[in-house]
Amino acid sequence: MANIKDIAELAQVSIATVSRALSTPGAVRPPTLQKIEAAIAQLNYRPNMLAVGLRRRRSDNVIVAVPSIFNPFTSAFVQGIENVAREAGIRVLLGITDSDQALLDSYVGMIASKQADGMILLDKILPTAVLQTPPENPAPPIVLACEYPPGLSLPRVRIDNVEAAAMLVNHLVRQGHTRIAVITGPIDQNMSRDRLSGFLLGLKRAGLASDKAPIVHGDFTLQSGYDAVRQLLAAKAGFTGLCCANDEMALGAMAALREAGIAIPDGVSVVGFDNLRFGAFASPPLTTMEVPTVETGEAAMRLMLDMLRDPLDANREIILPYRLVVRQSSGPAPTAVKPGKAKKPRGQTS
Amino acid sequence: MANIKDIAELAQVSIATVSRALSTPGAVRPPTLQKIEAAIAQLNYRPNMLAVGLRRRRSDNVIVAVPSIFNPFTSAFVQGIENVAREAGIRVLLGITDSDQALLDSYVGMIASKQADGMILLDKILPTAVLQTPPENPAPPIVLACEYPPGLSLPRVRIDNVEAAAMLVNHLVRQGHTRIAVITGPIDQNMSRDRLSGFLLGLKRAGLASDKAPIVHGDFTLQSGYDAVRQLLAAKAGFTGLCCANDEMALGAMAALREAGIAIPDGVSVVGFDNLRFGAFASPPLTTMEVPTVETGEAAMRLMLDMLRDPLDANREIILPYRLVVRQSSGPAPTAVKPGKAKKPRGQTS
DNA sequence: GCACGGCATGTAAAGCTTTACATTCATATG
DNA sequence: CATATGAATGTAAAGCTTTACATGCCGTGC
Repeated sequence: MANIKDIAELAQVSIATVSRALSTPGAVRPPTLQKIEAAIAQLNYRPNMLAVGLRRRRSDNVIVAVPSIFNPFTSAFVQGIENVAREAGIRVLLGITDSDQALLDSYVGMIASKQADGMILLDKILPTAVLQTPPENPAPPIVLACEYPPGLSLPRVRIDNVEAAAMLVNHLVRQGHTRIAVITGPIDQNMSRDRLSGFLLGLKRAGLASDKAPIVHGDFTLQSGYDAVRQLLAAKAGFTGLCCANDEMALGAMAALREAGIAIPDGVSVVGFDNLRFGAFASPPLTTMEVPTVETGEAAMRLMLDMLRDPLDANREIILPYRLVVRQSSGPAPTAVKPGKAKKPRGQTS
Repeated sequence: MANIKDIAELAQVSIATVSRALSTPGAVRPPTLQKIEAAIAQLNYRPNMLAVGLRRRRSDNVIVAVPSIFNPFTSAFVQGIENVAREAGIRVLLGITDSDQALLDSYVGMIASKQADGMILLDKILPTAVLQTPPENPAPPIVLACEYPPGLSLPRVRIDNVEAAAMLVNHLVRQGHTRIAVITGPIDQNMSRDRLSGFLLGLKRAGLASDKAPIVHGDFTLQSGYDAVRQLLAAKAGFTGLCCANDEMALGAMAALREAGIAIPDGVSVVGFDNLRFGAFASPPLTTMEVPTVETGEAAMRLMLDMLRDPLDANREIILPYRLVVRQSSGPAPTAVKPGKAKKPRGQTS
């Protein structure tokens, strides 16, 4: 494989001139430039980026840590990150963590070993290096785009999950629902906790006893949404509205409701969160809260670029807007004509 | 940031010994080793992987090219690739191509510029470098795990899509279906063409006129499955079985059937391909062909490791098994009591 | 005609590691 | 006891590029 020396010899210039021709073409005379370009084309030369990085002290790689590649929610963040990275000439390394501390730490180690310049974290766990860094130290080049534990000074991009969740409850309340059940995400995640808080806040604002609302804990998977509904039905929880902390669980929940013979939305109205693309094609199409996932990724990458340019300047927080998407999975609460619970149609006695 | 020289000074040995302590600890005496380890711990030293790679002439990165990060099908391949890569100490760089030739070529360029040792291709398009390489030249370190154009000597991992698709048709035929419609994937992809061939082969084997089967071309998205069914219904195609080239289109198709008031499977039986996780929670749960996506990724990564070890040895093809998963979206064809088309229940006149 | 400034180019060091080869030292062997 | 052998360690080159500094050249202004 040709190197810069070969080019220099072929073009009969010094390696410094070749290097300049590549990085600052304006600094070399046109005839010289042409000779060099011809030599590069002839030998099919590509600079060795390891040597470039070694010398320049950076890799132009940014590592993105995701818990799982199967999560369409985090995938959308990655797409946004890619969009901006591509423009900036930065490469994205995807690190799958399985939410394993050691694995995440090993990816963070890639920053120290110069394989990456920084990390965008889409995981609920935090690197040991962050947890142990005393607050006064310069923060490692990490941007949070999904989880955002309080009390940490790392730059972050997020939406107001609390208000967004409250808005979903409000949507149901305005349709006359008073018995509203909730399926949460894993409560060890800040995002899940915020969405739960928001659901409860919405209930409280509507004057509904939020401490009596039936709450089941899920883990964001289809299966857990399904299981949660089975649990609610078994407990005869009696509800006409169901708030799910993400769309995937909402789809699982709908499958369970269907199986139990409960009509959607006539028996139970279901709302989700995230506006997953499968939701629009569900039966019936799912009412949900659209969160700007791609835009969040883009903002996170821009924040990263700022941070790499000036580590002190970029200590910021960006909050993006959300949007309610109403589809057919939510509708008016069953009328008072049948004062029973939603499950009445199949004869369940609350 | 500490470098190997700092460690050598602190431990009072030469840098060569430090290097050996890291790469071949057995070659250095225990007391020396301890001194070095203490120094490394004290200075929190991490070898600069750019320098290591520069010297060793490899990066220990493998780039995986995917058309889109939103495709759960390719995501599963990536998971498999990751599994094996992690064990082997290889890092996976995910390159999103949008099936854009220039973008793909730029990722391939990373091999020449030493940022990656090889590529696993999950895309339908091929790098210019591959297309232009004369067959007698040594193949670039690329493994195909999704597309497999004939006449190319690159190592590849695949399933027999033709036979798998034929098996799906056979499943419907054995339930008495004789009017079977097909929704294909994008026909510029080999995989789509193979699945279509397989569907037609299945029809032919059953003695059904495969040239008269209603065929609509989709593009693997939910929306295109939905649109395809609308098209079939508008054309009064009259069918009781529907073979979709992937699950995502099958889910879209089911949404359209539902909207048209056609029962599944009583009116139309639907089968998909890939065993996407959402299929199991669809309404009704989707019959599908399970393809070993994760295992394919794992095999592809192993092939890559072989290839990097010995480029001449690994010119192989691996074919993995598939499995029919029967769920409730497929059932017996409507009986002869109502000799009309599946759409009769809603009064459509074929 | 000379000095100076500025541009284009060259020289060489630096960035950090691995590794072939050299050296040292101790042990085993005759 | 002298020498061969082997293990442990050191020396220095190589891997490829960028860049501070040096050099050479030309044109300009006096």
